[in-house]
Amino acid sequence: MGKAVSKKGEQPSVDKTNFETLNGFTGYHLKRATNLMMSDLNATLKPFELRLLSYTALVLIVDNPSIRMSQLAAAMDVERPNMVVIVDALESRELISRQRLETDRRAYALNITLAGRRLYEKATVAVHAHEERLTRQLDAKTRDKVIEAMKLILKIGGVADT
Amino acid sequence: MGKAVSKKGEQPSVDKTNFETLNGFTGYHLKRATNLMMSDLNATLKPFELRLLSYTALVLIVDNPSIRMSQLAAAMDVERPNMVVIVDALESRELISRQRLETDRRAYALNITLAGRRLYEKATVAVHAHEERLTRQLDAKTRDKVIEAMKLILKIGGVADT
DNA sequence: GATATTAGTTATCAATTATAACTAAATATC
DNA sequence: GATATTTAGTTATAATTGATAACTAATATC
Repeated sequence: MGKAVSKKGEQPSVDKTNFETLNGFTGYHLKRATNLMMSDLNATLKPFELRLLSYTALVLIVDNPSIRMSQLAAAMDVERPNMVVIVDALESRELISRQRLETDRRAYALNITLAGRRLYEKATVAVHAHEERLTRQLDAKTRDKVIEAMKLILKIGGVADT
Repeated sequence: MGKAVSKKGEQPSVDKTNFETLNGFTGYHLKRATNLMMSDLNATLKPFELRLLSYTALVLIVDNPSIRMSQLAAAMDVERPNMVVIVDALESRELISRQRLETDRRAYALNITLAGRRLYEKATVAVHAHEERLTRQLDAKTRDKVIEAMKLILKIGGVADT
């Protein structure tokens, strides 16, 4: 009970802010931790001149050789026009290649280049270090429980599993 | 091992996208679940004409009577100029009041109005329902574990507890 | 073979967040 | 106690991010 209130019972809270209601929300904690992790991730990727989205695109292209742009956009939940910008930037750095599909000449097959793979590998080492650094305090079982909880939330929200 | 690849060993992945690398990252799962929760939260708040930030401001003003704008901005991790816009909107709807502090005539004390409190209460019922809906599958112990894990991540990242 | 749909693109717009510069009041310095 | 510095709030604006509309070319549908 009783947060420390001043004599009159209702005075300016110039000192410590009371977060009790927000602290009761799971979403509040999730958002704060996620913000921190995303900010740290972007800092981690900066030396490679990658951002969250460009790195994610690289990863998906490595894991899915010859993926199409539209499939990539869907996988990343990014609008197609915005995907173009990301892919353009990666291609102009010669980290990925675009080749017309012979089976569907509207579409491009995206593939990682040698330089792209090298950058991907270096960046991924850094990302694993970033993950390790920020989740070091969680034992493997807890970490797995957290991931399972996130998957449950997604399932309830009707978002397909990946 | 071996993801299902087609005969030639390296063909378009037009079918199911392979997320195996991303699935190995805790941050990936956190971000996806958080995105879902924030999107659902905004939908939840829409009928009250509130957004994440304006609702959060209401909550903090209720929990911290006579809080100052700058303290609120710091608590919400929002730049002061952007805080002005949020506070202006709440004040113009007469959900909160601004009164000059007699002890520091540069600053305003923000307080909830009667109408503001009524809206806060209705919105908070809806937010609790939203939280319950999305975290229903998590038993209380798991939910608490998740929150503790988020707090640990924040602590490692050097973010102060709330 | 006309019609509709899909992949990718371009241009543009809306929303969100950040920065710079200012006023007025308070505090610190000498 | 005058001067300089800092702080609270504001205004205007810029940078970033994400979304929409309209288009071309190729494919799929009827």
